[in-house]
Amino acid sequence: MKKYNIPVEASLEVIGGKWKVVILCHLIKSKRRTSELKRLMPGITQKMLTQQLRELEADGVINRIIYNQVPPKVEYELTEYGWSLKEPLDMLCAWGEQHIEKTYPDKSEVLLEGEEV
Amino acid sequence: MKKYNIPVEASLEVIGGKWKVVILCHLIKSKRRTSELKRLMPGITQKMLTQQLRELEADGVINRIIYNQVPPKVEYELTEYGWSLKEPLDMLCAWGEQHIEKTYPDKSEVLLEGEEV
DNA sequence: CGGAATCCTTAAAGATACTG
DNA sequence: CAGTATCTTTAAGGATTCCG
Repeated sequence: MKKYNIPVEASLEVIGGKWKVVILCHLIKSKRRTSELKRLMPGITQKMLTQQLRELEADGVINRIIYNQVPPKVEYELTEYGWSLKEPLDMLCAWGEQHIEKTYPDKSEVLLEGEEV
Repeated sequence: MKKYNIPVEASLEVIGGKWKVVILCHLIKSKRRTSELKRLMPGITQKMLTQQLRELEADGVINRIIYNQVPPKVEYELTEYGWSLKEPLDMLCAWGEQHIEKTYPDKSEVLLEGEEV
């Protein structure tokens, strides 16, 4: 018998991992292969990436697409069910953008994706 | 210089803790005192509760209201800024409800807040 | 009642090496 | 390129005790 003290716990079981929200946000923008995800998340290790991807797959929110070729090629994409997370995640991303602006009104104190020094 | 590879990382800094989303969802519904939060989250320890509350306070999303009386009374509520998290969190809660229904179509396999055996 | 402080246990995460 | 397997390290979290 599974027990939830509050329904949002069920959401956290799926997207609560340290990197899962980030991975899903990337996959909202585009289907990605493993090496691309690694490049987009410089802080993650190979091991963690694989682990989080497996769990997301097990929860039915992403698909793993294997191309039988050498060298290997694997792509990850949201499942139809995974796309139901788009709205919550988009709102969270938007909040993050606003939070950065609020926390660092001086843009010289923060570095965003793709920016260089 | 703070660095974000993707803006949603800023959101996770604030709500990424293990219990933070749950705490915030409770505070969306109502201002709560410490003992109430502990009752609402049977799995959390005193230490973790205090810790997560302190961090949320430091991030400016909740207020700590101290009543100078014996025995002590402390209440927590969302700050004005904290209320800006309502929309993302509400969507996440709604997703969790749907996810529970999808995962346990047989309602006898799941126990929700307030339900008894 | 709310919380600080302590000690202690593990589970998460990092590093490294190896394989198809 | 993508992934597995180990081993090590670290930090998160739990249990307990004491205090205003």
